[in-house]
Amino acid sequence: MEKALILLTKKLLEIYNCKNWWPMKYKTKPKKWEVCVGAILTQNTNWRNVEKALYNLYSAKLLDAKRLARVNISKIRACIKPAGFYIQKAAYLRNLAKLALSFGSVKNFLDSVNREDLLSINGIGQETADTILLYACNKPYFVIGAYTKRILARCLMIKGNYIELQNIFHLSLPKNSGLYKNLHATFVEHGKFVCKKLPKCEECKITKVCNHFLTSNI
DNA sequence: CCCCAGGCCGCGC
DNA sequence: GCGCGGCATGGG
Repeated sequence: MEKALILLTKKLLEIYNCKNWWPMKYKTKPKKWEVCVGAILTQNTNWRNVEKALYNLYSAKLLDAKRLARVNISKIRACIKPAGFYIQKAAYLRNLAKLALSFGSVKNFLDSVNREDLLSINGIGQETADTILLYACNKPYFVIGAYTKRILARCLMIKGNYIELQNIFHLSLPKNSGLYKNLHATFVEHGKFVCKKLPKCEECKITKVCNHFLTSNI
């Protein structure tokens, strides 16, 4: 089972070029705070809509933990409206900002926050927590998303809960955050453009390692 | 008109 | 522990 995963991994990394995949336009200080905010805004939401919300936050000088923690919540809501679910996400951003400041500074937060801390606040589940740990804190937590689940189920016939799927990656691959970022991004790209809900197998370049293709094409 | 998007929470079972 | 409905905007 791990061998099949490694083959799939190699294929994806060979086909997609996903270095520096997480977009960071505004480069707030400290760096990577923008990633934490984006990780919440993108929950079940198209990245295009997230970009609009990030731009609005930046323009309002709200891409900043202290201000997010103290400004009237209606201002946050107005900025992030394009990203959808804006009432609950505004509260989530507030919770994130307060958590970050509880470390004394955002820099300390990025350096020493752990998974449990992140999961303890309302608005951060396992995927968002791992996204922050991986892309903002640079720690080797592999992110499992809807695309990852779908591709694993189709190609490798593997199903499981979040931790089970994550463990497969953690046990099969070297614990390297660079590799995890790159690989997670390839799953997103492949799931978004090729292995969609209705898969485009005729455009797929990894059919050789895909159980779905090999068994449906008899 | 429909469906979907880089999930999470709160609830019932 | 798992499944479900609600949350909301913008693009195809």
